[in-house]
Amino acid sequence: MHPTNRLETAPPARPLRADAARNREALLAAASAEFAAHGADASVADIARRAGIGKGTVFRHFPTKEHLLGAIVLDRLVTISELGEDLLGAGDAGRALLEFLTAACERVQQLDLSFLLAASPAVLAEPAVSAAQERMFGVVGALVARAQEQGAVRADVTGPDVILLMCAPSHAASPLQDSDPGLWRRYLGVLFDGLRPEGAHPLPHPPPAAPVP
Amino acid sequence: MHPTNRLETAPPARPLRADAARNREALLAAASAEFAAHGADASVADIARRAGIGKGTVFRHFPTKEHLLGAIVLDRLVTISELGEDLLGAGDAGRALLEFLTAACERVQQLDLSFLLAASPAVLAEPAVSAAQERMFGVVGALVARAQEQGAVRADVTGPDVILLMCAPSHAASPLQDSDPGLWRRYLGVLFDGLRPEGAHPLPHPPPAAPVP
DNA sequence: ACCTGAACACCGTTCAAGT
DNA sequence: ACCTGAACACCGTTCAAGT
Repeated sequence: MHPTNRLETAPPARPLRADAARNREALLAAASAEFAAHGADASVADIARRAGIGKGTVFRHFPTKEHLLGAIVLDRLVTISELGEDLLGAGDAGRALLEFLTAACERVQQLDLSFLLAASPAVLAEPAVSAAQERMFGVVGALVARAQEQGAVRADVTGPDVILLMCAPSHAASPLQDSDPGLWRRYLGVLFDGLRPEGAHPLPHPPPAAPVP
Repeated sequence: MHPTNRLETAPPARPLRADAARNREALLAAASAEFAAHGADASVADIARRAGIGKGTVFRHFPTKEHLLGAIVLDRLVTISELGEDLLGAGDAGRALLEFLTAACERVQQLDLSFLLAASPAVLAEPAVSAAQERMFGVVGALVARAQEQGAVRADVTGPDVILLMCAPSHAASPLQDSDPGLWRRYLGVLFDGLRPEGAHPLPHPPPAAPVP
């Protein structure tokens, strides 16, 4: 194993050498573009070529291709968490939750965020990833609780429920993503109606304790 | 290209030689077991070994690993369609649709059926696959229409909507599939409440013309 | 007609050799 | 310290050689 492998968001023990810092930046930019273009199975060789570095250098910065993808998804997690924290101050908590879920689905369209929930334990164990994860879980839990206090969301769903359901609209619409890029909005509408208190029927199974095992 | 490649459900132009028929049966059984155990990325080598045949023989029966997976998912499609057709005679059409979606999610748990909606055009173009697909689309459309006539489902959703949303509960629950195998039932409950007419809000986007491009 | 396994092109990952 | 590209183990797929 390489001694200097660590995730890009972990605070560097000692600053990187100039060329290494430059390479990492180029690597992240190239990976973001390649993943956006070809999905999660963009090849490491293509990413390295686009970044203008050797394949070996990729694995010096990230232990695994999956970790590299994780580092990029992490960015979106932080962005969404920040938005959610802003929305915690909104007057209409139901509207705030819907706005938050809309923003989250927009990010998912760009780069599948849902993989994080199903990601390998190794990636989830990364301190930076699990910190960003917990931050987001906290935000969602608070948004849901406020919406419930105002009677905008049914009382029998939990924060973990909403986290697991968050990506469902994008996933349902994904087969038609190219021909109808806004379809997920329709299914977010259906989901949100299912989260409302009006017409809610008792759910046949208890909620999970946490959204990740 | 091989001259004799065709999907297992297509009626054979002339009957297979005895050893070929035996091999195909062993291949399908082995593939079903390996896919169930290791998911869609079970290796062709492992499947061939389990079936007791050479790797080359796999590609004599199916042009692609994806087509092999397609042949197995096709089985479940047919099973579900048959169940749906039985349920068309039920008195309570809303209950019938819920029962159908429940059965479909149970099958998805066993082997991801949703991949079919996102499958490669080559697999979808297979006559046997597209026939099974259209059969199922017809069944779902009829179940939805009957439920709407009885006022059990909101009027502004369509058959294609329900087809796209069908796998959402299983997908949402998949990160916890091992620790909480029945969780999808909870999210099917949320989804179905979203499909009900009570408390339905107007949807922000028009429905798709067809569930596959 | 059908089966087989060596061979091919590709993949993520490793590591000895360089600066 | 860091970078590099040849090398490795694996993958799906092909095909010449067999029966």
